[in-house]
Amino acid sequence: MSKAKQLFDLILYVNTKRSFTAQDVAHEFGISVRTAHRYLTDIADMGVPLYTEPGRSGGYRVLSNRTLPPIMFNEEEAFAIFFAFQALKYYQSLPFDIHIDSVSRKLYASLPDDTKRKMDSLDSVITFWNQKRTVPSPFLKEIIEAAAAHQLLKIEYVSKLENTVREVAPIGIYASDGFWYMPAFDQAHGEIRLFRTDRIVSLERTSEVFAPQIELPDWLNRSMAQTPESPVRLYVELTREGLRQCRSQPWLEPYIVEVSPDQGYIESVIDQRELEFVSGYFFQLGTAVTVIEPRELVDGIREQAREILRQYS
Amino acid sequence: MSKAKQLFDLILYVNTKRSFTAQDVAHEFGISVRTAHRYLTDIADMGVPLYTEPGRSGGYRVLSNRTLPPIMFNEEEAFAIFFAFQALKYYQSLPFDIHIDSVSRKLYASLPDDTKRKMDSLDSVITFWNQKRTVPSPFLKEIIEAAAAHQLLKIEYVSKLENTVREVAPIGIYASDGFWYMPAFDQAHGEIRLFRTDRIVSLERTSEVFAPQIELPDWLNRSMAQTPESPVRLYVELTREGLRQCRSQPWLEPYIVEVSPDQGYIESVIDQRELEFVSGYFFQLGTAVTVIEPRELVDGIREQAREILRQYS
DNA sequence: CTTAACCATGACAGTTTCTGGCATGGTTTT
DNA sequence: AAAACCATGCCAGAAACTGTCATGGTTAAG
Repeated sequence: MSKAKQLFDLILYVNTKRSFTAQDVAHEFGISVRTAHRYLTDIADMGVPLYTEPGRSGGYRVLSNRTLPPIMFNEEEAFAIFFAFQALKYYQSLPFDIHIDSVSRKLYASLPDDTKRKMDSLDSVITFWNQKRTVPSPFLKEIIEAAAAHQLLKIEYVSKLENTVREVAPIGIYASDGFWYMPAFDQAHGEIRLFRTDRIVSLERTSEVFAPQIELPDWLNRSMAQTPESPVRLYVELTREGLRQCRSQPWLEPYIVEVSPDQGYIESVIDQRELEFVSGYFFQLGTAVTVIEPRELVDGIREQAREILRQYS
Repeated sequence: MSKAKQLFDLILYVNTKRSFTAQDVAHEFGISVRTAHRYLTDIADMGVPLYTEPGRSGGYRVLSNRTLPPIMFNEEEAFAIFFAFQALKYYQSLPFDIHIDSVSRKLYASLPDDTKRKMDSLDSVITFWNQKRTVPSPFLKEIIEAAAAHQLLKIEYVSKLENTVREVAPIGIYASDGFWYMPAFDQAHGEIRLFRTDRIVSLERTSEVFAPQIELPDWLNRSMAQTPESPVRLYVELTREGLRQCRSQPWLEPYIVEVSPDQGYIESVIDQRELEFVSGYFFQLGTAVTVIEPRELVDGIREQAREILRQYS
């Protein structure tokens, strides 16, 4: 086996142990102790963060951040990584902030000069623009850790009517539209509720643990693909502008039928519970759309308009 | 110099040339031709996509995707890359689709077993959820290339009243909220306009070139940080629900003043041209907010409410 | 305070790998 | 047919690597 390969294997070996001696390595790889020392200083030079403790019960230790063996990327893959990071900048709070800079630096440094120029010039024609969200979410890391360890959380939460204190069992967190959401089992209500992490005022990890009922991906699938409990037919007529607007809404797009460039309609089935949200949406579109069914929606929109007129009378 | 370093340098050298002979390499690195051959087969084994053409005027060629020398990441950096890719999945159209998969595969393969497990378990508690945007943008790559090459584009665009054909000089593209936008100089109107790429029906690259007036980052900065041309004072009273809602709007957040948890107000200055948009926004919030100033906004909201009542009478 | 169990480093000879020539054979262009 | 490439094999000398001592530290246990 080539020496290079042997060293890669050593890197992997070293990462699986927290602490080990040169003897261990010599025995494991069938080499002499002297050579083990030599190999270890080699990989340390390559960047693996080793340090040693002298004395009896001493030995080699690996510092926290484990090092992966070298990987070869190509130019396009490097681009992909850079642009993925651009997209991440959209989020103001991230659980792993720091490291994206170090990756960028390593990657950029290894680029040949003309690729650097190409990168820079591409950078000047494509961006992931971010409207600096000023809503920080300070508890991300704690929530993740609590979810992974199945710990109960005690949170103070800004809800619609007042601030409430709840004990919840977090399932996980997910990001959507620049916000972080935490679905969690609410002990008091006996069901899974969705919380926005930026609306958590304070958070405390308890020592209680819970048996996880469901994992995040399952929960997301279930709650997104759920079939309506009490289905309601939705029928909306669209003007040209209505077509244009509704096409931007991913939840509506599949149900849009274009009759002509200036006319179309939406035909779909929604759940009773979504009425409030849907009503707000079509209300905002004003005369660009005309809701025909359901009746409640029409009434809801009309009522909302009356309320506004009353308020500004 | 160690052989490894020599090979890395050779990788870089090879990438700067499209075509070269073993002689060139031997001369450049001060090694024999025989060794040059050996080195070249070595880096080919390592994954650099070399191929050779026999015969006079033959030589070594490098296939398209240039390979970067090996890079060592650590575990946390690998996490950062994975999560950045998660975030990218939010966009349905990407100019560099394919390569994120290959990066993920390479990275995942090099992870030690227990880190793989850690990754998988983290994956089950954190996600970047994406409401599958079904609005594809097929022209991204062409727009980027045209912008980089300063080419004029002829596009057919779905605008408010009708489909129009325009000649535009693209400045670049940027992503925001899951959509791709293209600011471009519109020849007919003599000014820079903003287009949504998914509303481009057809696109044709012309051979005409233009002198770029401004680069994308500058344009973004300018158009985002611009001072109002005709400033208007905005004053809005907020209920508890109003506070909650407006906090989610990055453009409003800085101007929110919380009097008590159940009461607050917004005091800001906006531009005359933004009135239509702002009006739509506060309209939608209904009774959770009360616009006090400017007068036009109040009138606008009231008028919109009346129109709705008329429409649904 | 001695011993055991570690690391660190140097010297040296034997072994392995690498290197540079040289030679042969194949392909394509001129 | 000659020139200019690559591909591969062989071989001797050079360079690098390896294992075996040997020496000198450090720390913990007895």
